[in-house]
Amino acid sequence: MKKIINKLNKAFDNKVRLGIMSMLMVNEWVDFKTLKEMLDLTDGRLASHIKSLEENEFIEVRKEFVGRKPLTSYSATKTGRKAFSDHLDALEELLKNRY
Amino acid sequence: MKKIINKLNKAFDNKVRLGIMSMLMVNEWVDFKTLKEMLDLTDGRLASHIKSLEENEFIEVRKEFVGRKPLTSYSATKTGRKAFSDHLDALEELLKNRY
DNA sequence: AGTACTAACTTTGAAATTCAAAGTACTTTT
DNA sequence: AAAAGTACTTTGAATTTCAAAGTTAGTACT
Repeated sequence: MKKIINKLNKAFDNKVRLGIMSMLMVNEWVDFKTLKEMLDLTDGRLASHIKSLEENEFIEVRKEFVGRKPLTSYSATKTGRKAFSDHLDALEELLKNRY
Repeated sequence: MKKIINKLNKAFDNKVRLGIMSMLMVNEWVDFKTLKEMLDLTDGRLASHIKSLEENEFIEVRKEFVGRKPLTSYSATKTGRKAFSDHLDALEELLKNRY
């Protein structure tokens, strides 16, 4: 138990970041607006959590134009996938006695 | 997705509280010292998180003497079990696309 | 040309959370 | 009498989180 709880990653305790990572585990690239709508967030709040995940190098950014509008998309890096996966392993282990 | 993330309970985002609740889902009563050792916490830190769970009425306290020493134990209330279970449901749903 | 709009932020400042460290009260052991 | 155990409470500082407002840069309408 002592070990399990310490394996939980502080980067993922916030539910916004948990939501972002979940989206990015399932979808290779997700754009800003979609994330914002799916997670029901303001621009600022989403941007700040994205920034912290970027600083940890858990996600990467791609900027392009679609038609004439800018489109910013995000993807989980290999590091990010590993870290998130480890976090989920720890969660699972912590809770495996559920039933 | 929008709904799922909002179902996550703020009371359980902290890993200490997650650990406490996990212990109390599996064991009917767990004493202070055991919790402290299992979760590798200082007295103060454990006490403060216990207090917040108590204030939410998610756990209840029992004080007794065993031999001549005081023993304080904790148990998840029905409300607490329900809330935690709902939180886990939300987590599970959020992550079910994992594989 | 001017106004409004969209996308994606950044900044600001305040509130809430978290934590370590120290202090407390009472009891037991040595 | 001194040290240690049990279970806290208090304090204060650091960190985190958030909403709200402001910014930048290009697009579209009028």
